[in-house]
Amino acid sequence: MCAKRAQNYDCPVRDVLDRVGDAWSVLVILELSKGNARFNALCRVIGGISPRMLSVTLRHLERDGLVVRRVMDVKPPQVDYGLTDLGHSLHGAISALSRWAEENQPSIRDSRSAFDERETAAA
Amino acid sequence: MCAKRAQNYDCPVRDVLDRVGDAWSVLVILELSKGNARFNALCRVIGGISPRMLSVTLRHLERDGLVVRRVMDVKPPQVDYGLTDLGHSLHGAISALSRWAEENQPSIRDSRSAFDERETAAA
DNA sequence: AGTAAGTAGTTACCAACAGTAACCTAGCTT
DNA sequence: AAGCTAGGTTACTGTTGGTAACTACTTACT
Repeated sequence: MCAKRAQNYDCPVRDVLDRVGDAWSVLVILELSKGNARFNALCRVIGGISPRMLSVTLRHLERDGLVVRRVMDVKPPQVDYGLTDLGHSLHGAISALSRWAEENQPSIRDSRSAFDERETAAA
Repeated sequence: MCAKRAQNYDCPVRDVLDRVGDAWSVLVILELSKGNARFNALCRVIGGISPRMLSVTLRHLERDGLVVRRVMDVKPPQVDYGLTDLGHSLHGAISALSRWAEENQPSIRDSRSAFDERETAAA
């Protein structure tokens, strides 16, 4: 989050958008909504995320109270991540948006290619 | 949008999140949902946005078919921006998320300060 | 006539952060 | 003792989000 945004408003929507706007956060939430998982399991199932980004993303989500991190007291210590109630309720809101996205993706795609053609034609 | 995201998936959610995740886009959509407006009017009413950012944001939204740009044929040429039907329907989805944000902001705030205290205590 | 202010942006530039690659400690396995 | 897994951290880089300053044209004021 840039300094400007931080100082400007205490708009609640921004707080949420800062999380939701991050694609990794969304993918992690979607993945965890299916059930708890461990670090490397998430790393494998979410294509293309690096350990660092997963680490950073999880810590953000944990800070916002959307995800809980539980260190299991087993011999090679395992770490289990899961959604909180808040996380689950956000998942509901996200999936509504995600439905909108799926329904309207064709329109957006069409607009984009039409727009890009006009641009390249003009140039 | 980074190269990685672009190449990774054609996930429809990402298309939408790239727009929705941008706070300026959301503010512009919220503003235009109240009615059409012109460039400098938007610039004034949206606190802290620079002409460049407004220009960039509007062009993105136009490209995605969420906003229409109409050049009025009057003496000092004016440009009028407004939401398309698609834009209005996205506004619906956004305001659902925005309601969630408002309802749950206290929880998020609490989590954050609790988390930050734990961190600073640990350090 | 000159100048200030409004129209709708564009250009040049910079700093921050998203992201990658490489490394680390520890325990179990072969 | 080499090599696997676990769960990360550190050091570095490149893109991009963002600001400040400028353009070009009109109208209004004095």
